Order: sequence, then structure tokens, then C-alpha cells
Amino acid sequence: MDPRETILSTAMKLFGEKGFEGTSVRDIAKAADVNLAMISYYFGSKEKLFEHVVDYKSSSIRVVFEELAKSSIPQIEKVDKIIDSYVVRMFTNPQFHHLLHRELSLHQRPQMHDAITEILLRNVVTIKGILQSGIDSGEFKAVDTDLTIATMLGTINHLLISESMCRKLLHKNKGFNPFTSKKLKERVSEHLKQLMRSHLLINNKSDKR
Amino acid sequence: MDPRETILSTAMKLFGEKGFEGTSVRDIAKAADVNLAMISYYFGSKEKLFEHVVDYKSSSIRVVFEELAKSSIPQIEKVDKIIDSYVVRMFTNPQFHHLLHRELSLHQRPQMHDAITEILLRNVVTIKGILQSGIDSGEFKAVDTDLTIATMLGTINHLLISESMCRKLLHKNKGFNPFTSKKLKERVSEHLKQLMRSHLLINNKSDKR
DNA sequence: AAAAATTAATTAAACGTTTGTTTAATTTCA
DNA sequence: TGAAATTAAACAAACGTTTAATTAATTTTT
Repeated sequence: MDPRETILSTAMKLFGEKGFEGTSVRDIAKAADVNLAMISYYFGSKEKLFEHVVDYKSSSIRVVFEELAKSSIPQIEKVDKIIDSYVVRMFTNPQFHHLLHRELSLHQRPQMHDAITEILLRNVVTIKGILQSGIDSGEFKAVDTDLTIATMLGTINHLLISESMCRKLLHKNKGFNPFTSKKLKERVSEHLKQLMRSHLLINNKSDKR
Repeated sequence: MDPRETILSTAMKLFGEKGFEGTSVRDIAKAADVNLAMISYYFGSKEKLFEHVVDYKSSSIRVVFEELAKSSIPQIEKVDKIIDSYVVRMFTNPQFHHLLHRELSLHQRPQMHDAITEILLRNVVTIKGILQSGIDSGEFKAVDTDLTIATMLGTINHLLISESMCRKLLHKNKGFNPFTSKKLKERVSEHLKQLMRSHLLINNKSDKR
């Protein structure tokens, strides 16, 4: 195996679980089964390694919504697709999202903070455009678009952040982890889509009960 | 000033900003303008100090919803009050909420993790009861109560966590911090109340546009 | 194709700081 | 005077990083 990739994925896992300051380069070297000095040799420093991890992983989460925005399907279906995309993304790699949001809540490493902000902000701007188009065309109510986005992302994020809380909440069965289950993904998708229909659509006939 | 309280509030501020591992006891001693050894003298250890901080501050955020649950007003108005309560709470002391949620996303200090989970879980159970009552009485649609709660808390939490993102998003004006502004609080309150009405109420006439 | 030379990868050990904590001496105040 | 509060100094351990030596791989030369 390529030691570079081994270090990167191990570092990603440990940074995600224990935070940047909570993870020592010795922890990483041990878990990746490489010599301590290899980390400096390949990445220069712990902080540079961290930047490489963020760079390395954000390419995989960078979904392009620009194309979706241009397509001619109803805006509410675009919202559906965005929800599906975010749910899959965040549940596929929860550790990395913990890492990103933890970094956003810290006042350390300002340049990393800005870099992450820019990554997340690009998609937010596109989504805001889609919501605004829906409002302008009369398909959506004149909702607060910024806060509507906060609701979409915040709902998923909240489930990720409070993973263990959620486990106790959703399933008394202790051996079962809802975060590896497809059921929860679908449940979140379904919930958010219904929620957004109720919130956005003017003539909402979505109550199927 | 009482050095104990000075240390507690300083530690709370620094832990909130830089995380537990990112804050040294020397940082705290310097910022609190007390001698380094005073922290061990008063609190025993850094970890004990952290527990004192969480204990000390969680008493102030521990709002009792049990009484609200028992009162005889419509369930939707109870939801309104819960939203107001959470918005005020989380915007009043955002650093402490950063601290709590960061701790929940980490796999360090399991006992602290459990303690925080229990604090947050108590309110969640009560809120879930209120939603379920609304469903049972026919006032609310048969929504997914767990995820509805995740939406309420997640929306507020998302605005806190991505504070700087939000600042760029909501106001291009860089000198203005939306998190000290009453306007954002009211905006979030308003948004969530409308959202929950659309989501929960069966005959929703809340569209005032 | 074999040998020599050169570069790259890997290692154990050590470097100087910073960490949390403790000690022992001193000051403060009742 | 005596207990509590406060201090500067020192402690060992852990930290990120570097060094210098060794092995492995690659390239060059014969």
C-alpha cells in the first residue's frame, strides 16, 4: 500500500474522531503503521498534513449543483435532489463532516477556517439561487432563503453531531447503530422533503395521511 | 473578584473558542490573571476544571419544559415557546453551545460525552412528548417527531456552528456581527415558527403573503 | 547485463518546547 | 499564631520536528 494514502486516510479518521489537537503525530504513525518521521518526510508538518487531508477529502464531497440549477425541472424537484445529495454525502463520511464543522466552531487556524467556509459557501450560494428562482416564478412562498438552507443542512448536521444522542433516541437497542443503516438515511430524506414541500409550496397537497 | 469564578468563566471562554485540547492551563491562568498553580489548587486538574465548567454553565441553560408540557394551551403554542426558549438560550451563550456540541462530536472523554448527552436528552424527551400529544389529539400531522426535533435544534445549531459562514452569507457588511443582533434572533424565531406551523398543522392558514 | 553511482525511502534516536502537575517557600488575613 | 491563599520554580511526560545513519530502489556507466 502507498504509505502516503495510508497516512492520509488514517489521519482523516483520527482527526475526525479526536480532533486536530487531540491527535498526536505519534498516534497517526502508530495507527498507520509507518515510522514517525515519514509524516514530516511526506507532508512537512502536522498542520500541512491536516491541510492535505481537507484538500484530499473535499474533492470527493464537492458536488456541482450548478448544472442542477440550470436544468428545467420544477424547482421543488431540485430541492429534492439537493436533499438526497447532502444526506448521502454526510452519512457516507460523517467523520469528515465532524472535522469540518468542528473546525468552523474553533478560533484556531483562521486560514483553514476560511478555506472550509469557501468550500461550503459555494454550494449554499447555488442553493439560494434555486430557492429564489422558485420564489420569483411563484412556485414557492416568499420564505427566508438563508434560514431555509440552514434548516436543510442543520437537520442533517444535527443528526451527525449528536450521533450517540440520536442512537439512544431512535433505537433503544444498543447493538444497533442507526448511522450505518440505510433506514435512517431514507427517513431523513423523506422527512426533509416533506418538510420542504410544506414550507415552500403554495398549494401543498402533500399530506398523505 | 473571586478567583474561582474568574477561572471558571475564563476557562469557559477559552474552551469554547479553542477547544479543550487547544487550550492550555497556562493560557487560562494568563487570561484569568491568576497564578498557574491556582487552577490545580482550586479544581485539582484541567479535566476536573472542564467538568466544573460544564456543570457550572449547564445549570444556567437547564430550562424546565416539564411545566410547559402540562399546561393546557394548544400544543402549537408550546412549540412556539420552546423555539423562543432555545433561540434565546443558544444565542445568549454561543461559545458554551459550541463547546457542548464539539464534545459530542469527539471520541475523547466518554463520561463527559454521556453527561452532556443526558443534559440535552432530558429536554428532547419532553419536547417529543408535546409533539406526540399534538399528533394524538389530531392537532398535528403524524410527522416523524425525532426528526422534527432535529430540525428545530439543528437549524439554530447550524447558525451557531457556521457563525462566520453566516456572517458572510447574511450581511456583506463586514463590520456587522449578526450574532449580537436582535434582528437575527427574531428572524430565526419567526422562520422556525412558520416552518413548524406548515409542517405540523393540518389546516395551515399561516401564509400571510 | 553487471557493477557502480545516485537518489529515494525508511529507521531509531535525539532535539528543544510545551504540556499538566507538584513542590516548597512565601504572603495574606483572620 | 495558624490556616488559607498565592507564588516561583521545578518535575516528568508528551509534544512536533530534525538529525544522521541505513536500507531499498533507480539510474548511469562500463
